[in-house]
Amino acid sequence: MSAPRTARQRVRDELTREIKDVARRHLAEQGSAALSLRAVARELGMASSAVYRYFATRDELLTALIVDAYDSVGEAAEGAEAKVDRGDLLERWLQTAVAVRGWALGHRYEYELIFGSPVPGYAAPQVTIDPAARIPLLLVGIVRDAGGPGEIGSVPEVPEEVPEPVRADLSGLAELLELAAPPAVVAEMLMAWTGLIGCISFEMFGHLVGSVTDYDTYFRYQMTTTGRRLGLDRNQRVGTS
Amino acid sequence: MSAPRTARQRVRDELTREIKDVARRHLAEQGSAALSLRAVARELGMASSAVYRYFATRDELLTALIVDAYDSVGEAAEGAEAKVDRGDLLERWLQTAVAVRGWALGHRYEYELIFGSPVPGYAAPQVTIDPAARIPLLLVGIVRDAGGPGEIGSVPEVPEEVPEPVRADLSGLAELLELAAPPAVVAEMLMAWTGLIGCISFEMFGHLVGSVTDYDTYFRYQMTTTGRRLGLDRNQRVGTS
DNA sequence: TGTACATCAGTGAACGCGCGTTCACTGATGTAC
DNA sequence: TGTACATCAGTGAACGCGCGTTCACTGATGTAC
Repeated sequence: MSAPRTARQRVRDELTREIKDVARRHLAEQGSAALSLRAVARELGMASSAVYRYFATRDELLTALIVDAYDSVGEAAEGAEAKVDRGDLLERWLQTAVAVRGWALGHRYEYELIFGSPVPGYAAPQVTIDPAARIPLLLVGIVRDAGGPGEIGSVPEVPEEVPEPVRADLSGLAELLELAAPPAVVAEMLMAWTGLIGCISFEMFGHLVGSVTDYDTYFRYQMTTTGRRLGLDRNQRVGTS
Repeated sequence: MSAPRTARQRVRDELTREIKDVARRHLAEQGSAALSLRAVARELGMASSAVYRYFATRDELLTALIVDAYDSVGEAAEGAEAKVDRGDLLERWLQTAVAVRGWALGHRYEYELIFGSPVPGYAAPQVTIDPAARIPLLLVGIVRDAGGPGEIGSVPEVPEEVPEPVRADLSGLAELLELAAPPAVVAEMLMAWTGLIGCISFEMFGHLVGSVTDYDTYFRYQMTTTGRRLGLDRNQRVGTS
């Protein structure tokens, strides 16, 4: 039950990884629709039926790739965010965003796999939930560091009440995340996360063609504005609560 | 060259429409990947080769559906926006947003077709550009009505300079749209448009599962906040510039 | 109004392709005594 | 250390499927005189 026991097991793990690697490359070249078990098997020089010893079905292989993609982008973002001075909240957010975009540009079809339209006939299973949360959790961490309980309460421009059902959702979410932030701030956080992916998708899917030419600068500008809106430029962490 | 001349031509137009209708239904049921010329022909009781008299290729049929989808959502949004009192800018924006979301929920795969990941191996041709602009242009119109030249210049919270290359892009865009708004406002507009689609996509693609339960109220709240940010609650149109 | 020819819609068979998945099998690796 | 049996990886053929696109053709609709 501990580390790779038998030699057989080690070979198995390795081949599993090799299959995923080849599949990922095929995905990267032609998109998820074109991903075929047979093609992967062919490239590995094995019978197509042999792949079934490793993945019971095409969907299972897809799921593995999805999980890996989430982990891959999560790791990239975490790595970039960790390099920034803890006290510089705005920069932590900005570097997170930039890392996600960089990853997306370099992994077009993997990005589509997780943030594009869902693969038809495919239902994302439970296993994908945790890895999918890594980036949002990064943002949560930054907002959490923005202040002890109450401190961030004086949020910028939220001129109106949050309507009741949403208030409930967002308070629940804050509680779950152990975040001492009022609903309006949680809403801003969700919108920041939405805007981050929205910006990247708009760029990658061609919805900004004709409007923007310097995507790099444009993205940084929008994300900086977004971070400011969350109050990340004003609040520095001040000791322990 | 004027209206449907010969009887033959009229029949042709009708069948073209029928093919698109059936194709759209297939699309609506199973997504674009599953859309097949043969299946469409089968349902219409004609030989699969006959469809080629109407669309030279599968991609051409897809393009027609994309154009129709853009027009469909554009029309829905324009209709909703037009019903609102011209002076109530925030409500005009909100109703636009709500209409787009309503359309998306009712036309899942058509929405994916235009705002999800691009169909692999398919390059959107020129014809799709104009219909794609209808909704953004609606937003432009609202912002334009927000004030004469300079009036909207005192934009809310934009604490920093817009960096140069982006400034150029956005000024150019403003000029093109005959919009007397500073770059920062144009940027906010783009972000509002991005956030609108981002919100809807997040909901439809399942990225908010576990965080939000009352999507309807959540969406209205976020879009209201977005509209406020653009200053749509403060500025009412005041006569002619 | 009537005939001769051109245009076009629709047919049906065929080409060539690749896919996911199953199944009975061989042969190698691991395990228990 | 050596043998007997169980487990598992991988094979190759097959099932059954549907797809986009082409091509030579028939027959109906339109046009020009």
